[in-house]
Amino acid sequence: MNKKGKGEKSERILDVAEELFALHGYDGVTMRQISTGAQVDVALANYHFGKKLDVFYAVFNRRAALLSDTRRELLLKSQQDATEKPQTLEQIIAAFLLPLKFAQETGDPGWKNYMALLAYVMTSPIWSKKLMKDNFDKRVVEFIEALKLAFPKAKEEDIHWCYHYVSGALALTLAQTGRIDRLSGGLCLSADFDAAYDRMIPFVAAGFREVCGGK
Amino acid sequence: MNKKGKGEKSERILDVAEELFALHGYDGVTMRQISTGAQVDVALANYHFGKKLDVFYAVFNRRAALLSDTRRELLLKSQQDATEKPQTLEQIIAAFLLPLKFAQETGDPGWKNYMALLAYVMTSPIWSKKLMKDNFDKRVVEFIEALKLAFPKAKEEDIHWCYHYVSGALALTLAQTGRIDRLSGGLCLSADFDAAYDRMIPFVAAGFREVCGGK
DNA sequence: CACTATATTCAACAAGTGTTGAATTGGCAA
DNA sequence: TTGCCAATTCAACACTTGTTGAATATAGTG
Repeated sequence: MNKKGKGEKSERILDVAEELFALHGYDGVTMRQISTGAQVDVALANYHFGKKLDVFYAVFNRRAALLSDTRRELLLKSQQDATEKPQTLEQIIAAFLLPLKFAQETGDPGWKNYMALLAYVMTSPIWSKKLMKDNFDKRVVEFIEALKLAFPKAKEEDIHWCYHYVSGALALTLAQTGRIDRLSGGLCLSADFDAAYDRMIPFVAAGFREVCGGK
Repeated sequence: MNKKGKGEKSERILDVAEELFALHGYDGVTMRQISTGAQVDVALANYHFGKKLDVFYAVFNRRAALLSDTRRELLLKSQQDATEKPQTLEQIIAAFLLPLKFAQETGDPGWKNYMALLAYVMTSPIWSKKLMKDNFDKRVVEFIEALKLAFPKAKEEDIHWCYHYVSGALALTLAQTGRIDRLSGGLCLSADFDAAYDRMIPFVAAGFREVCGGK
């Protein structure tokens, strides 16, 4: 038996819920769709997690800490390895973005769904307020502090807005809407996270330097 | 009587639906919430627009063309006014972003809701496919063509990815999640579109030049 | 074996869902 | 007035929703 007393059906429920919530949003998914997809009775999700809202929270929380912690590790590591006094801007941005790329490379298809779910939460006025604060904000302020050190002369508002643009570019990438596939005629693929992140880092780094001060 | 045979109650339905859909998404809104908000019988929305899905489409289409057309106007105007052969990168980006700023400045509170709805559609894998193609894609390819002229040596994929980042930064701004308000401690405001666009243009312009080739 | 706790299913409820056909209103033309 | 058509409401339908208490299965322990 599992250590936490929850079997494999319990995780199948979360996996299916993750996929469905990412695709249709919270209200677009029914408990019966989840239980059918997990080949499980409709009452089982309630037994394990509580109400529908708790299922949603369980799905979101399952991978949130892992993602946020990896960000912290990379940020601290780059601070230690840095030869220069403050770490470079590219290092900060990479520490922020690469954990998502790494998660994708694990091969676990659940991460792909979770990223779309994360984009859904990030761009929703309601869920953003409820979920981002507890799971991500504490680590995000560490990044903003690092950015302040990298741009000591910059106005604080400029740094916040620039971070906001990075967050937006990231969110749309995570959403995997397939729009870039259509607009580019198949030249670019939403699923190609390597291509997305490799260009995103120099793109936003240049934007930061332009807005937040020279050098 | 109205020219199209639809009275003011008809528009009140669209206004309320616009606000609710922007906040809760398609499945998070019921016909009764809409009709109650519009102080109208629940059957009236069906009479005017058809099914619930048609109400959603009516809301989205109402302002889509106006927005897309203004983009085209600004782009053509900047092409004519340009002294240099190809217009500057900043002019292209401004033509893409400013129509949203202008719409905001009309004072019509409906635009604020519509922008959040637009962000919801842009970041949704499902709605993006169904709605963006018919309403925006034709004009977007014109912008990408203009960008190709501005960066004749750039690889086509780079241009598409950079446009993708702009689109993401814009989407998160339109969403008005209030997250930047919280992270900045009230220093930046989601509702302050002036602040958002004034910095977004130099930010993404610098990113384009970095990724898509010098100069 | 029996006992127990957990995991899972069964069956059903009350409330809410989108949708529709019939009935009612209101204004305008003949 | 009468007739007519669009706008609006009324009332109800069949169906789906989340949730729950009881019943059953399962597995580990003594």
